[in-house]
Formats: sequence, C-alpha cells, structure tokens
Amino acid sequence: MRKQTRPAEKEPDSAGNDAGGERCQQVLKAAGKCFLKHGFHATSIQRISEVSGMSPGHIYHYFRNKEAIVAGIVEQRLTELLERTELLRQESVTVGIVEAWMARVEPGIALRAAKERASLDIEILAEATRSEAVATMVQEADAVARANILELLKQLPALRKLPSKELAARLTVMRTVFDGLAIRTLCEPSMNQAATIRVIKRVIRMLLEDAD
Amino acid sequence: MRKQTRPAEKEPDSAGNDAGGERCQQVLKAAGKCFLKHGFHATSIQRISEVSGMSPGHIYHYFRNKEAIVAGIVEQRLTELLERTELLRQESVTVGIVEAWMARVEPGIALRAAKERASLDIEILAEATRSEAVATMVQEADAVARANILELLKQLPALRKLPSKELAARLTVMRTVFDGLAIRTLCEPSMNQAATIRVIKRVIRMLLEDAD
Amino acid sequence: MRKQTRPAEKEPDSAGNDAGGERCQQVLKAAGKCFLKHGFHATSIQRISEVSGMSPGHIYHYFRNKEAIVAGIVEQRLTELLERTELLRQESVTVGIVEAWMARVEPGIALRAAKERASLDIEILAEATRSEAVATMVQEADAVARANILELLKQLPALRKLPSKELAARLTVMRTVFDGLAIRTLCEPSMNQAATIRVIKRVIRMLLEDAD
Amino acid sequence: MRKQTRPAEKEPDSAGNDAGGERCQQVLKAAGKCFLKHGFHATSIQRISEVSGMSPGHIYHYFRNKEAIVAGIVEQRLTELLERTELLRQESVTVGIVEAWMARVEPGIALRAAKERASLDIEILAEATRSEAVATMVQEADAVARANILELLKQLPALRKLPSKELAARLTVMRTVFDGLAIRTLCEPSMNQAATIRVIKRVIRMLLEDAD
DNA sequence: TATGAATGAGGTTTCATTCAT
DNA sequence: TATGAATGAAACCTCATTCAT
Repeated sequence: MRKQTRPAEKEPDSAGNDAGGERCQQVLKAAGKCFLKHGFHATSIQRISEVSGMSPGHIYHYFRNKEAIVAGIVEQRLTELLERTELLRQESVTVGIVEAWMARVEPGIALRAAKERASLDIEILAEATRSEAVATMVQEADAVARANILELLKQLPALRKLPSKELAARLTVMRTVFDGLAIRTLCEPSMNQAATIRVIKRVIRMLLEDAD
Repeated sequence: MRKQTRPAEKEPDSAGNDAGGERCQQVLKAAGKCFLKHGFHATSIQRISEVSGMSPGHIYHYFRNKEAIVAGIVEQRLTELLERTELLRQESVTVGIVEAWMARVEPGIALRAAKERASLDIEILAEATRSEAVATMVQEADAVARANILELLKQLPALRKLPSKELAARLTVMRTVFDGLAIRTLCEPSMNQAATIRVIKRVIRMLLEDAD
Repeated sequence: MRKQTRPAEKEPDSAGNDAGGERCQQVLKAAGKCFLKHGFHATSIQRISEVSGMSPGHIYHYFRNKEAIVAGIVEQRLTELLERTELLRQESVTVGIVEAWMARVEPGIALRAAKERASLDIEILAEATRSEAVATMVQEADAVARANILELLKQLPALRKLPSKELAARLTVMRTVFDGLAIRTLCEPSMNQAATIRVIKRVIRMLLEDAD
Repeated sequence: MRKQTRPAEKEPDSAGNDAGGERCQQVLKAAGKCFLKHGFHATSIQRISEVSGMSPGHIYHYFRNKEAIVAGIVEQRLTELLERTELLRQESVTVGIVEAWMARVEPGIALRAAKERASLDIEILAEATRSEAVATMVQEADAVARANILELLKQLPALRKLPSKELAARLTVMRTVFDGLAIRTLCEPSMNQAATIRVIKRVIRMLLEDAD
C-alpha cells in the first residue's frame, strides 16, 4: 500500500499523515476528478498539474510515472470497497447479517447509480484488462472482500447447511447484481430506482434466506 | 446502420456484402482485436493498419476518423445484442418465455464470462462515458432490447397482473445480473461457473414466475 | 503554351480545341474555382476531382502533377491579361490611346476590385515567389504586355519628346496603380469606388498628357 | 497585441522584453524567414523548429497552433506599418505634410521594392483571403493607418475645401500606388527605380496639392 | 521541496501520386 | 480513355518525462 511514492523510505507503510502523504492525496484527488471526466488515457499530467496546483515536474517527485497515479486511484477505490465491507461486518453483529445487508441495498444502489462513480469504476475495470498490475489489485481486493463476507454468511443459521460452493455462488451472484448496476446506470439512465430497489431486495433476501 | 463508411452512397443500407463492406469489415475485425488487447485510446491507427494489412491512409478512405472506427465496433456489438434478443423472442414462441430464457442463461453466462468479450464490453462502456455519440448508441440499443423483451414479458400469465413498473424493474434486474457478469468475470476469474449458473437460474425463475 | 499535357505529341501547340483540350479546360475551370476559394496549397487533387467530375487518377493523364495545374491556371490568367492589352491596342486605333485608356479605367478597377479576382491574382503572385517557373511566366507575360503598350505610348504626340526611360516609368506607375487595386480591395473593402475612379482617371490622364 | 503567447498572463501587454517574449521572438524570427522563402503552407513546424533551434513541442508552448504563429508574423508586420504612419505624422509637424510625404516616397519605394518584403506582404494578403482572422487584422490595421493619415490631410490648406469623400479617395489612391509597388516588384524586377520614384513623386504631389 | 521550460517520440490525419483494372 | 482503391510520406499537434534552477 502507498508504494507509489518515490521516497518510500520516508513513509514506513504505517504512518499515513506525513507531509508527503498530504501532497500525494492532493494529486490523487485532482487525478480522480480528471480521470472521472476524461478517462485515464485522455487525462494529461499537465491537466492533473493544473487541477492539483502542483507543477508537472513535482508530481514526478511523488509518483514514478502516470501509471503509478492510476494505481494510486485504484487503490483508493479498493480501500473504500474494503471499508464498506468492514462496515457491513460490523453492522451485521448488531442487527444480523440479513438486515444489515438489506439496509445496504439502498445506499449500495445509490452509490453505483451515481453516474460519476459508475464511470470511474468502469474506467478502472477497463484499465485492468490492460494492466496486469491493476488487474491484480482489483482481483486481490475483491477476493479479500469476498472472503470477509463469506465468513459472515457461514454464520447464518439458514445457510449453514448449504455446501460451501453454493454459498460462494450465492455471494457471487449478489455481488454480480451490484456490479451490474454500474453498467445498468450507464445503459439505462432512466431506470426507476425505487422499483429496482424493491426487486433487488427481494432477490437478496431470497439468496440470504432460502435454505435449499 | 453501417453508416460509418465514407462512400455511404455505395452501401444501400441493406446489402452488407459489397466490396467496400468487406474492406470495412477487414478494418473492424483488426480494430476489434486491437481494442480488446489495448483499449481504444492505446490502439493507434498504425497498429490497426498493420493488423488489418491496410495502409493507414486507406483506412481513412472507409472511416472518417478513429472515432468512426470505434463507432463501427460498438455498432457491431449492439447489433449482436439485438440479434440475441430477437433469438430469445423467436424461441419463446415455441417453448414459452420462461423456458426460453432459462435456456439462455447458460450461453448468456458463457458469453459474458469470456474474458475477451467482457473486456471489450467494458471498454465500450468506458468510452460511452466520454463520447456522447457512443453513449447514445449504447443507450438506444439497450432501450430497443428492453422494449422487445418487455413485450414478451407482458404476455406471461403469471406476470400479467403486475403493474407495468414492477415488470420493467424485474427486467432491469435480470439484465443487471447479466451485465454484472461481465464485471465479475474480470474481478473474480476463478468463479465457479456451474454453481453460479444454478443460482442465477433460480433468481431468473423467481423474477419470471412470482406473481406478487 | 499548353505544354502541361502529358500526351504533348497530340497537341501540336497550335490546335486548341481537341478533345484533350476540352477535358483540360474542365479541370482548369474546377481548379480555378477551388484555388480561388482555398488557395493553391489548401486545394487537394481530390477536391478538384470532385468539382471537375474527373477521377483523380485521370487528372494525372492531363497534368503531370499539381504544379502543372497551377501553371495552367496561371497561364490562363496571363492569357487574359494579354487579351486585355490587345483590346486596348485595338481600341486606341479608333478613339486614340488616351480615351481608350480612360475608358478602361472603370472596367479595370471593377476587375481588380472583384474580391475573387483579386484573391486569385494575389495567390498567383504568392506562388511566384516560391516557384521559379511561375515567376518566369508572370514576368514574361508582364514584359510582353508592357512592351505592347509602350509601343502605343510612343505614338502619342504629347509624349513623343519624353525620354524612353521616363515613358517606361510612367507606364510602370500606371500599371502600379491598377496592381495596387487588387491589394487595396482586400485591405479596404469599404472603399468608395466612384470617387476612387475619378481620382485614378485624373492620375492616368496626367501621366498620359503631361508633356514635361 | 502580442496575445499569441499561451501563458498570456505572464506578458502584461506592455512589457515586451520578458523571457517568454524573447523566446517568442526567436520563433517569430525563424518563422518569418521560412514563410518568406516557402510561404505559410509550405513551411512546416519542423522547419521552424530547426531554424529557431527550439523543439517542435516547445513551440506549442508559446503558440497555440501554426495559425497563431502566422498571426504573430502578421501582427509584427502591421505594427511596423503603424509605426511608419506615426513617423509620417511626427515629421509632418516639422516639415509639413507634403514634404514629409515626399521624403517618404523614396524609402517607401525601397521598402516595397525589396523583393523579400514584398513577398511576405503578398503572402500575408493571400492568407487574408482564407483566414477570417488574418483578414480582420489586416483590415483593422489598414483602417487605423488610413484614419491617422486622413487626419493629417484635413489640415492641409490646399485640400481643406475638398469634400471628405474626395480626400479619402485621394488617400486611397496614394496608398494604392505604394501597395502596387509590392506587386510591380515581383512582376517587373528590372524596373528603373530612379525614374519610377520621380513619376510617383509627381503623382503624390498632384494628389496633395491640387485644390480642385 | 518545488518549478516549469524543454524535449522528442508518437499520435491522428491529409494528400499527391500510382496502378490494376 | 477512365476509374478509384491504395500507398506512404509528411503534416500538425500532444504528451509523458527530464532537468537546470
């Protein structure tokens, strides 16, 4: 994590709030805005420089090259993903996993249905098909998230008797639904969100409660 | 359709196999390969020229600019989408829509789970967030496909009593699942396809048969 | 003259109305239109092909290269110049050179003040600074025209006593005035033509009549 | 003025000798040489790069595009024109406008009769027929110069009684003569300058002194 | 740490010209 | 005589990256 800084020796992987880190965030934030609007390839370092208020030359002080900035953005995104997963885990302790998940359907949809969010996610996936590094980051983060959730699902009495494969497949399908929303948002912008939420909740509930 | 050729007057909109058309296909095929491997922006005309065996200059005889080639690829893709929709419609006449759809789950998954297919689809969606033209193409084709299928669904006795909004939302969710597979394939390449197919079939069946 | 055709052996320099000649004119006419609107360098053979209705390949049957087309246009222009000179000569036989020339002031101004005419003339001169061939054509035609007119002027009783150099200089200045109009038209499009004509007539008359 | 630099905020419109300005001049000087020899369209950025000793990429740091370089050259030229006009104005205060102008005939002719000067002026005019921007620059500068001189002429006792239109027309014709010299130089390189100067002086004197 | 001038490779696109038919 | 598909060089321009300060 945060390996993208050049003076790596000054950032001992744990400290996250040194001066360099702040400046890094400044760049990443600007880059995020640009990538969102124009995609990775159509975003020039010059533009990132202007938006971030940091000179092009100095950006290279923090990031080896443009790819490293992309990696930084991807990492940010995946960190958020894992944070949401962790949130789900914590909430399921208090209200139970089914209700915790049901409660997350709505914000989850809102998140993917935000066109900007969806765009950047798609952009990252497109990059993953080209950059081995990005692909690995994405797949590893996804695996971690899945493993965490699977752990939770295994504790559900209703699903306890299901074979592990079936459980994993159900999780995969649940994730598929949320993933699909990012695409649907772009293909069908006029989608009726309220009705869609109801249907998705029904699907999720079935997948979480059907014991056979 | 197929308006992307410059000498548009030579392609009478119906015949698709004239000489110009063949050369166009030659370019589109090569472009498809390149776009798949490197994405739209990282694919140079030079490379398309080499792969297609057509000089860079001559490519511009058939396509006004690079964007037109992208549009050609997108159109190809969307045409296939509509063909698959039409196929579903025809099959549902003989075996009923539920069974027709269930029969399409497996090939549908196989299609999206093909990494190459998924990659190009994601690439197209990424482009749609930047190019108004591509976005329009994608959304219009999607709307047509949705309208066609909705027509079918309305004939289902089990769903006839459902409000139109609910029906549309169910369709949206079904499509979401298939869309999501393109992403899941990239995030979770080790996915157990057989189990996933079973779960998806169950979801689809519920959405097609539950009357309330 | 008309040396620009490739099958030069078919056009024995005198015959001007063979089939090839007609086709040549077809190209030159189209080229003239294009050069006028966009200049020599911004006019592509492709465009000339479209405007003339002759295929690009076939244009090269009549003209060795683009430069030859330019030369053809220039020659056309210079031929017109010499024709106007000849006209002046003929008219001066009947009405006298002073009146003949005075009568030509108005149409002469109208000619140069036509923005299109002026544009192409300027274009030709610009080309003359780059192409030795064009420069030679322009200078030679100009010399012929000057010599012809000088012959006339020498017959004027009022000017007969002037040294030859003075006479030539007066002619040069008269030509300068008309040349300048092509530029003035472009720099000062709102110029009052009627008043300008009066002033120019006065200048010309002075140059033609002042005996000292 | 001098707005052609991209970092326009660094050139406070009055100071003309900052570092950026020097580099700009370096490019403009090289471009001027090239334009003179080969014209605008036949001069590549690459060549300007070589002549100016600045990399092609960096040229675009100072000029948005090639047209902006052309505009820079044109502006330089027009600035010189206005400077010469101003000079005339100042000299006419001391020696009177007629003598001031007569004194300028000789250097004025020498200027236009310099083949290089004439060539670039013609080139600019040719460009003006194609580029609205250049046409506007040329016409506006010409209008300013004319207005300035007209102001002077109105103070001449001999001309005071002339109608304004007549006065303007005389000015137009005087300018026409000088303009024409640029063309004459190209068409008639062997022109006898001394004799021509005498004749032109006589014309100018008549236009400045004849009261009717 | 910070700047931004500078580079040069490489991108898209156009165009004069050729050649098989 | 006539076509127009085809080529490939070269044009303009952008951009990631480096380096002197």
